[in-house]
Amino acid sequence: MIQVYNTMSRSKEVFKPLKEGEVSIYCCGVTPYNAPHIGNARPFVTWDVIRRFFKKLGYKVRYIQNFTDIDDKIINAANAEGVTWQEISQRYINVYFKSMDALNIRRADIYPKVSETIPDIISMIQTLIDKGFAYKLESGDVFYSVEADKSYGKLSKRNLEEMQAGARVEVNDKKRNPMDFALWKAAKPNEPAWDSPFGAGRPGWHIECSTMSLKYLGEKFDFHGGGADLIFPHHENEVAQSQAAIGDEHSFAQYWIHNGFITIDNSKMSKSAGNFFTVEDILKKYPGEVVRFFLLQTHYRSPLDFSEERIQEAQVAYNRLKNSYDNLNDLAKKIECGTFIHSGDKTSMVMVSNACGLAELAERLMAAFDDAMSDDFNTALAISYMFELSRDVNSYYSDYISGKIQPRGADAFVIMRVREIFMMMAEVIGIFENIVEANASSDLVDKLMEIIISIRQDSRSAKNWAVADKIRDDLKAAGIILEDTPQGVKWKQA
RNA sequence: GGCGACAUAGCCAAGUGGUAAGGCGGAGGUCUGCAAAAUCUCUAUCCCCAGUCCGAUUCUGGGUGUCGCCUCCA
Repeated sequence: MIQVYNTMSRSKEVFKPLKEGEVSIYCCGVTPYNAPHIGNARPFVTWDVIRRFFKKLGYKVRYIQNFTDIDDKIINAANAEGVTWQEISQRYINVYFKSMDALNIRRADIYPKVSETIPDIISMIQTLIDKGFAYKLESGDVFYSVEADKSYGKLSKRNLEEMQAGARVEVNDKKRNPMDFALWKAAKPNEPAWDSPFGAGRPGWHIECSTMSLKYLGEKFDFHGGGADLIFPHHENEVAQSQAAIGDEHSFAQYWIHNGFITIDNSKMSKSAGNFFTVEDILKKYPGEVVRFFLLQTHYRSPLDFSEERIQEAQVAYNRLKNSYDNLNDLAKKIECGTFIHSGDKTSMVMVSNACGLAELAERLMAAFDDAMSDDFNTALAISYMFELSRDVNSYYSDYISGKIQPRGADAFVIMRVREIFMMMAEVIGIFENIVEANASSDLVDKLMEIIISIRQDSRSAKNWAVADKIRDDLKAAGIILEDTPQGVKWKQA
């Protein structure tokens, strides 16, 4: 049973897919007018994990994420640079993909763009006009009428009177109600525009997501989400216009999932406030997987304060898990080499029982991991189980390396299973996927390292510590870490 | 002004009506030529007040504090 916190009901609900064994998701993407910051990345990492988890459970997942590639900010950026809006949007879509790929975010099934969905948008606006939910002004602008919609405000839990008390609304005395929002913006001189029955212009901000989600997922789909700041007005307006157009208050998204903000010094990171770090910049100092891991150590709905210190902590914690990953791989490799085949004696009988304990623990933690993920995608709890498994894996490895354990053939089977479980957890969290590439070393490097280590070993044998330590220190400066273990010298990249 | 969220150890962060996961940091031990890595042990009574209950950190009310939305925003 999977429970999810639904913003619509403000409570956890049991998830029932519309179609057995299938999940449909629409996540609001970005407006590509500049580089995404770490706060922008949070919903995408969140949804990526949710998708991975559903996939692990055997669901067929359909995931749509849009690009709002025509918008005021894009036009402004284009004008400022003297280039076309297409050039701006394409440039930042590229940056978006580069950043998100580095965070191990799997690609969506479809990335619809507003500019490629104009006819559908026009058709939806026409429907809203026909049904009396929208009206056109002489200027050519088309607005959605919030007063025509009795249920307006149900997602953000506000009513029109309360919001008007705030009085921070754009002044436009032509609108019937100050809260009415634009579906179609009449073209201004030198702006990109499309022809429509309402005149030349372009879509307003919210209509595009309604149109694209309905187009690619149908009138009902399971999940819709994004950052909490989208609840109002963006998602509120989406539900309003979508259900009005369809004429069914149960249509559109069934579960609304919103992630909390990333903050800096406890205040919201935002482009307009200028207090942000782009993913690009963070990636210059930290591996994408560490950044991702940092985000997932906190539950998606909780606020998360970003700082250099926090990321460094995440790096250290990540390395611990990474070590277990390496240890398991090392053990698995040795199993293949047949090192584990021993005949039984008193000592190894005890060891076999130790390994069985490890296997039992792993199975238990795998179940706990799934339970944590099933409870509103609690990655923080799920990751804690990885650490518990990690501790016992390292403990076993340590005993093996020091010779305390003389494993028998049966242990090989156990280790394979433990490794499999650890990898399944890692796959849901989305870590240890870029490792192979990052640490791939050529035969040449391996040979060189062998020679260097051999020279250092000679120095050590001769108790020439000065030379031995210099080699180790110099390698460390070059980003290579040497570890002297009872089983020989191990090296790895920092 | 309206609406909402949160308040857990030095720091970060889960969670439960029956005396609190995990991570970072710190202290001590094992291993090591030294280191690194690893491992073991230790490191909280959950903002304040009142109430419900056999029992509350977990429920209710009040207070204080922090943050967010109401304007573009993930």
